[in-house]
Amino acid sequence: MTCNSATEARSCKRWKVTDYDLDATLESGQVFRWRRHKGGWMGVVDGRRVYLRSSGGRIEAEVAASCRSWRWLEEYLQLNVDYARVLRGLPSDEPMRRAVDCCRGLRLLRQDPWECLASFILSSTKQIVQIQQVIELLCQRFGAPIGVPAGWPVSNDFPTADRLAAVSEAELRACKMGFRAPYLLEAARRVADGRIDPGGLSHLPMAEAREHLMELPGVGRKIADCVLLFSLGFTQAFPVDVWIQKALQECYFAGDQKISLPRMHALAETHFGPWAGYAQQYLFHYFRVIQRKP
DNA sequence: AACCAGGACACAA
DNA sequence: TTGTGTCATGGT
Repeated sequence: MTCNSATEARSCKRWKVTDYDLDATLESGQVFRWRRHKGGWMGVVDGRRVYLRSSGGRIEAEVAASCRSWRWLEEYLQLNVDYARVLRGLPSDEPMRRAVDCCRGLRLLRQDPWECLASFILSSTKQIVQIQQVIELLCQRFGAPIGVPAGWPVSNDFPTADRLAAVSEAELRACKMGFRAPYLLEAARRVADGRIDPGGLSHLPMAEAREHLMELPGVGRKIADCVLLFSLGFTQAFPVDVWIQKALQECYFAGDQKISLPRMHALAETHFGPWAGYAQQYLFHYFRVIQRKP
């Protein structure tokens, strides 16, 4: 009975890359929908099913669609960034050196603003695995099905704001998101009726874009900074979560009394500079992989 | 079995 | 300005 939208169209593309650690990038807690699949990764980008594999200085993509331009994926993967320049722009203190040394090739993606905003609204005081589960449920129940070739794992697109705006809070809570449900619902409604346009914030000054994001209930400084960094292109945004608090306290204020959030944000500006967001991601991933069981 | 997780918010002192 | 309780859920 299903008139499934399976397609036989496929396209492949290959890029040469240097210092691009796809595993670290997709596992570093900036995105939540990629799954390991046959030696690579399966995900959804711009409404298309995408398979990625990386080895020996190459990234290969296979897409369940026919496409002549690959700009959308190059943009998502940020293949055009001058990575050497990013590394040169980071401070060369000892903790930073260790973090970069540990996670060389870790990159920042450029995600869809609405998906990013919604995802991080759901992220508060949840472990990354739980965030993945909630988002998976959300996509299964409210996302549009995506056409895939036979044999590919099926999936749904991330739900649009319009779709979620028409859903009840109870239905959202059924996706295990708890007290975050009214936050997501209100964000969806405001995006749906145009009171806020997440993507449009990218051409504002960062502080101004942040203020608009923080007008949303459930969006504070940390979540706003995640959206700025992961989807709007503000590389100087510096999300401070519990891990980063520990990292900064240990590495830059060792032995000192508990440092306040404003002081940490001040450090981000004065010490980490225009690529602070990369520094943040390195510290975050470094501390997380270090603290994992031996 | 407690403890805590990529927080935000209202309210206290 | 900084400190506490609350919100929901379940992984480790």
